[in-house]
Amino acid sequence: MVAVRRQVELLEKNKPRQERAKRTYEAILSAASELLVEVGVERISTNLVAERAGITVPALYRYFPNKYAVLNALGAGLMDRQNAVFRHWFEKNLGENNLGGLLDNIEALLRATLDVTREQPGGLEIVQALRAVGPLQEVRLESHRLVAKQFAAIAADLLGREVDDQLLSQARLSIDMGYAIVEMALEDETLSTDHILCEGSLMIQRYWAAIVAEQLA
Amino acid sequence: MVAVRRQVELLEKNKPRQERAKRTYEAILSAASELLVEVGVERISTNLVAERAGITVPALYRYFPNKYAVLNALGAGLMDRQNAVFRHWFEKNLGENNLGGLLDNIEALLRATLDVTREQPGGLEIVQALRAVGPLQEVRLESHRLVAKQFAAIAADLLGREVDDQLLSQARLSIDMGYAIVEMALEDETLSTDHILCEGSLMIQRYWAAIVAEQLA
DNA sequence: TGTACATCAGTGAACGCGCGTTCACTGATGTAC
DNA sequence: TGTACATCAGTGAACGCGCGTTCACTGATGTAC
Repeated sequence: MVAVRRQVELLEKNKPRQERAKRTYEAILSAASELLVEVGVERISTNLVAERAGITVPALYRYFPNKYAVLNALGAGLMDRQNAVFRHWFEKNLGENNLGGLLDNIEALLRATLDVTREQPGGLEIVQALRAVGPLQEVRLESHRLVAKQFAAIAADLLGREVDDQLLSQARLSIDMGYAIVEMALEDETLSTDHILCEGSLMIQRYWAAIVAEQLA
Repeated sequence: MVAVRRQVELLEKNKPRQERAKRTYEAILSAASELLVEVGVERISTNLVAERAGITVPALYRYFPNKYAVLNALGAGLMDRQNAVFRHWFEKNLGENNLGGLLDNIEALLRATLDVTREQPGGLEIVQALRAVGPLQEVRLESHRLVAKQFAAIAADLLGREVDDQLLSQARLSIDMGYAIVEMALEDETLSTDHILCEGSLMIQRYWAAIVAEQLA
């Protein structure tokens, strides 16, 4: 009873080489992100995107085989930027020889992740599309797995132990909860972003405080 | 720059009255949940649903004004069942005069929520559709707000304080993290469900342990 | 510096198809007497 | 218990439209000499 989703080509076709082409390419991505906000994943189409980008449909097909490839490019870009936020945060807050520097600054990480998602037009809608659209799900999962692996490696190092399944689960859970907190803040406009980020980071912090305490005992 | 999504009618039209009609109605929901898994939200259509349900399209239109209403019915049903899991868990684990009974059994709650979501065909896909499809987003948010409110009221009572914004945020965060943990376990098949639920419940538990400790101090 | 030419970029027109939606209709069910 | 009738449930056929996709083509850009 495994879901058999139609295999979909996600890779781009021709890369834009000339200046004009690069502008067209960017116009496509930009139009797609606007339309994701305006009409939603379930209504977006290559026709709509091309029209909004100010080009004809065959021009879009020059670069992308279908709409999933467009969403894939949009999603991969956002995931890359979120991953970069993580890397930057690691480098900035590591330094000392314990996890404290990281754990004390989780709120800053969540804030930076939220900011980078907000900066990208349709950022939240892109993440939601990555979740909901079958052929794109691996994009987000791969990104989370990667970041979790990095975090687990650093945690293992600082705790003086090996990376095992448990530590990996704990790291992955923390990463996913971090993203869930950010998405929650973006999804529900009735919530105070500051409160959610503050309390959310506390939750992750306390979780790791106990893990550290156990390790030292 | 607020997203202006087209207003969509989500309410059902005629309620089924006769036996035959009830079977048709159920067949529509059942077909929709199957197709949600097979083709995804972005491909599902009233034509497809009617065909799968073994009826003609106008028969579907007798009960639902459009596909969003079908998804809405599916989503509302699942949210109701998830809410019921919560209520049942509250009643079962309350009893004593402190939060301990609840906090010690978070894993059971997560497990029950996961089970009820798995039981519903296309359960995960429904939740993801509720997230990604604009006109349906309030369905999920309302459900989370409701459960958070109930939890906050009970927590306030047991902590001997009033329900304020902070407690509401904390409750809501916990509820959303609970669902996020369940979704995470369902989304990534490479993860061990048991580990994720166990560690996830620990995270929420430790978070509340500190809140309780602060209150007592 | 000029120009001929190769490659890159984008267009216009066309296609068949599935979509959402509506209509006047037939058939099934339940009930009043 | 039988039947006439009102209401409920579902059908067949049709519509205009936007979708994805492809084609042979024109126009723009860059570069070799």
